[in-house]
Formats: sequence, structure tokens, C-alpha cells
Amino acid sequence: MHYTRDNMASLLRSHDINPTHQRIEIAHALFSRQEHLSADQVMAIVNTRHSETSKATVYNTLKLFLEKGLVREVIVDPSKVFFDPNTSPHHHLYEIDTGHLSDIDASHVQISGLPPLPDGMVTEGIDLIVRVRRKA
Amino acid sequence: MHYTRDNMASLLRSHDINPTHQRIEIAHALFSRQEHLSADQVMAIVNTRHSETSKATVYNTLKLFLEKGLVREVIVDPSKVFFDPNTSPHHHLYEIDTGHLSDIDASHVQISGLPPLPDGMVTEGIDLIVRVRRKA
DNA sequence: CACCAATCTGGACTTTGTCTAATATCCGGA
DNA sequence: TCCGGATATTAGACAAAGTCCAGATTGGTG
Ligand SMILES: [Mn+2]
Ligand SMILES: [Mn+2]
Ligand SMILES: [Zn+2]
Ligand SMILES: [Zn+2]
Repeated sequence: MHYTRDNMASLLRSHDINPTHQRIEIAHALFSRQEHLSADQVMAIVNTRHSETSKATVYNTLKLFLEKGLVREVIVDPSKVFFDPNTSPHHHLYEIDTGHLSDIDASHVQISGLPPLPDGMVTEGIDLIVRVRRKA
Repeated sequence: MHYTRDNMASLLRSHDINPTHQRIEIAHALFSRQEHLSADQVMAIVNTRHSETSKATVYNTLKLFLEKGLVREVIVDPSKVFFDPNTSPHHHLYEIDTGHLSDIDASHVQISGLPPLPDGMVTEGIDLIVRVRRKA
């Protein structure tokens, strides 16, 4: 399955999102790269060559994708949020020096011994972030 | 051991920090409460009654505390950083609705199966965040 | 074509955080 | 005590990420 714009349209429809030109471009930026991108980076990618999509639309669209479960949010840098086209459960490795964020497959990682949740609470997600730095 | 201002001064000295009036007040805000506070919250606490400490000093001081290992940074909310007076290894529970952040004791939690680090990299820390929401 | 709802847009605005140049404080030596 | 330099604090300008809104576009449908 390639990440053509047509396939992006189907993907959007399957998540109950009306596939407009801008939404298709933004989805294509994320899914064709399979990388963690900030709103700023998405903006830059989508607007290479000629400017097509406004800042407001980029933010609105990413928020929409989030609500519809098409992407996931990764909060590891205090100065910007990353959007992640990989919504399967997985963890993250963050290289502090470079700002590069990569996936850690969850299938072999095991987390045990977490205390029971407070009453009336339900888990929205468990984020495990390994912060690394180049050895001195 | 109470969190008197005198004890704060000793604590600062023991971390190689020159204990000034402002630094003592900021340390006192964090340690007497033993809570996770944002820079904004620290600012508000320290400046109740009469204004004493500037925004620049609050940020400078929190960064200094961080460098000297007196506090830890917790990144869970895309809109602000929390500072944590508890530097022992522990995890966090984040209530998305309220923004409230609490500690999870690390002693019973076990994380296994993490892949080996990329070459030349060293772990700076492992953050485990359980995001919860009030049940619908 | 005319209409309506959904979408997109520029730009003003807010918030968190940084930077800088001027001032204040502290401390050791003469 | 007075001086001089180092350290610390400050106000306010600035920057970057993100939000908001009122007006313009778009894309069907009758
Ligand atoms: Mn294009
Ligand atoms: Mn006071
Ligand atoms: Zn990921
Ligand atoms: Zn904590």
C-alpha cells in the first residue's frame, strides 16, 4: 500500500474526515514520511514551492486528525508538540541534542507493577519516553 | 526536617547554589509544598502580598536549580513545563481534565525489554507518564 | 444559476519563555 | 570604612507556538 493522495483520501474518509485538498496534503506529509512532525514542519512541507495552506488550517487539521484518532500527539519537547502517524501502541526515544524522535516497538517492552488507578479514572494512554544524549 | 527558609539555604549550599533571598523563596515554594509547579505558579506564590521577584529571575532560578540537580523537569502538558522537587526516580500520573500531576512510586514499577541504546548514546532519564481522564 | 454548509484564510492576539543592558548586591582586600 | 569586581536581579523588548475570529472560498444540490 503506497501513500498516494488517493489513498490518503480513502484513509481520511475511513476516519470520518471530509477529504479536502489541504487535509490530503497534510495527511500525505505525515504518512508518506512515517515520521514525527511538528506543526511547523508540516506547514513547511505542505507549503514548499508555492504557499497553499494557512497556519490556521494546519493547526485546525492536526487537531481534527487527533480527535478522529488518525494521528497521535507526542509531548517530549517543551517548545513544540510532535504529531505521530503511528497510532499503534509504542514508545519513544528522544535524542535531546538533536531533537530527533524515534519509535520503540512496544511488543517486547513490559511495564509491570503500576498502582491501581484512582477511582472513576480511566487510562487514556501510557507514554514511555527514553531521553538520551550523545556520550560526552 | 521542616522546610524552613534556613534549611532552604543549607539545601541550596549543598547543591553549590549561592542562597540569595529570591532563590530561597523559590526553593521554599517548591519544597514546602512538595508539588509539581509551573514557572507561572512559582511566580504567583513567590509574589503574593508584595511583588519581590521578577519573571526573569524565576526562569533563571528554575533553570539553575535544574542544572544543579535540585529539581527535575516534567513535560506532560504542551503548554507549560512543571518543576518537581522530588528528584528520586519516580513516575507520573497526569489527570488530563484538571491538569493535576501526581507521583507514582518507582519502587514497585518494573520496565523490561527496552532495546539497547544506539551507539555512543547514554540515557539521561526514562519518563513514564500515565495519562488518565475522568470516566465518562 | 442561487443557495447553504463546510472549510479556509490573514492577521490580530495570547501565552510561555528568552534576551539584554542597566542596576543592585555582595564580598574580600587596602 | 571604602573600593572594585564579580554575581545576581530587574524591566521590558522580543520570539515562537498556538488560538481565535470575521470574512472569503469552495463544493455540492435544487
Ligand atoms: Mn501542491
Ligand atoms: Mn517575602
Ligand atoms: Zn511514534
Ligand atoms: Zn514528580
